[in-house]
Amino acid sequence: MSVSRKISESAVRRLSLYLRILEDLERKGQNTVSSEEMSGRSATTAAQVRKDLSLFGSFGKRGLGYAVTELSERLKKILGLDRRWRVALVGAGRIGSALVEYSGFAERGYDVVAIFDSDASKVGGKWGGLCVRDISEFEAVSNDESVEMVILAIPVEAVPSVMEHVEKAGIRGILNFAPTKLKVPLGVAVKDVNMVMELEALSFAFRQEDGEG
Amino acid sequence: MSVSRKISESAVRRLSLYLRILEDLERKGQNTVSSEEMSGRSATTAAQVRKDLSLFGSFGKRGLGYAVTELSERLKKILGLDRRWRVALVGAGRIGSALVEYSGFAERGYDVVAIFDSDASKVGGKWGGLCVRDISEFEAVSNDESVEMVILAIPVEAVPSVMEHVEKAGIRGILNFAPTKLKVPLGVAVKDVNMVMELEALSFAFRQEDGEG
DNA sequence: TTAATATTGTGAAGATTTTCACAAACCTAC
DNA sequence: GTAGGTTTGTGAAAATCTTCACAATATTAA
Repeated sequence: MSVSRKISESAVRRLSLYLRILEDLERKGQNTVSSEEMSGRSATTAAQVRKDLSLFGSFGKRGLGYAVTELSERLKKILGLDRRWRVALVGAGRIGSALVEYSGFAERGYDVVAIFDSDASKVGGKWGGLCVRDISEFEAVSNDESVEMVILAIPVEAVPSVMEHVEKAGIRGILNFAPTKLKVPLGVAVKDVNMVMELEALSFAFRQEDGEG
Repeated sequence: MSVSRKISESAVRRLSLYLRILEDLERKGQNTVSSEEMSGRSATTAAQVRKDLSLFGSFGKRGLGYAVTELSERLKKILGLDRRWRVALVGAGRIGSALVEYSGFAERGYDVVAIFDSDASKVGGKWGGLCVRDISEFEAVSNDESVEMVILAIPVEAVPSVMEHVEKAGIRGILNFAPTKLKVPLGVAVKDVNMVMELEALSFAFRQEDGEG
């Protein structure tokens, strides 16, 4: 039951995907699902699905499959979605705007409870009920608001100074949109979202197919 | 020289990162760099850097390291960044807006040359010099404009109908922001960008540390 | 020219991840 | 309750990815 094993990055990614599939099945009223069907809807094999799930216990019934709702609940718990998380957005620019307005975060239990920027013309502005604060207030505000994670939507130049605040405040999870590798203390988890990198992977794939000029 | 080997997803991702590092060094006027230094600036080992690069040839000089500018040019070519790419945006919503305004794409050679939506209230609007077209025009317009890749920034419900157009137009690269696994014909490359999944990976990491409740 | 030092490129070893394959467990029907 | 059909859970095999370690090659200094 207890999970001391190291779970790979890609396995966690697949768990997220499984959860999405299960929620879809739930909406459609399906009660049980086989690893075979799950694999058809993701991009894996049935064996992979079973291996992934077995990392956390035995959730299925042989001969029958998995109970959709039960498995969905289990995955939510595993992924930390059985509670709400308090998130701060740093960077009140275009990307930040899109993120705050994006309902997907709140649906999954991630509440944006504070917004920061260093641009004086933005500080004080209202963003969907929240007031944009100056980044210098980060430690105080994030403490008051019990912020647990940070979304970094700032330019590369701003990273060092912002990271100082983030570190001092003891934040342990960062979703990083800045196109640079963050240097963080041990125990701080970072996930990078980099759209340009994804496009580069696409054009790389093209090159490979075309027999690269 | 010719690359028939299969290059792993993660290797390509690292190449993108190396390129970013090299460009930074170039700006700073540094002429050569060792695999050791590169590894310090990414999150890998020197051996990994060398292995990755050796997949494409021998770019370095023993005892000296790599010529920054030369390696940078090589990587650009490998990643398909020695030319410009014509990209269409489908979905003129929040995310689409952030993407179009984002200068990073153009800087890297990705030009948004057409924007589509199915919402009549959006069609006809001007977006940074481009006119939002109805999705039904996709095949015609993307043909006229020689669109090569598509950025999908649409809700899950809209995916099937949009994908029909995209397939018929013969598009071979898709950057997908919709939180669902696309079903595409062989030869079409898809990269998923899913911010909720990244946050889930973060809260999963928290759970692991806390000894999961 | 030779010695000392640095750093690549790469087989081989080691580690991790994925796939295979099958016993164990469950359901249904009779 | 037994036979027949499914599907899980999981060791073991296969495949893939990363790290190690060192010969080969280059530079510099004397």
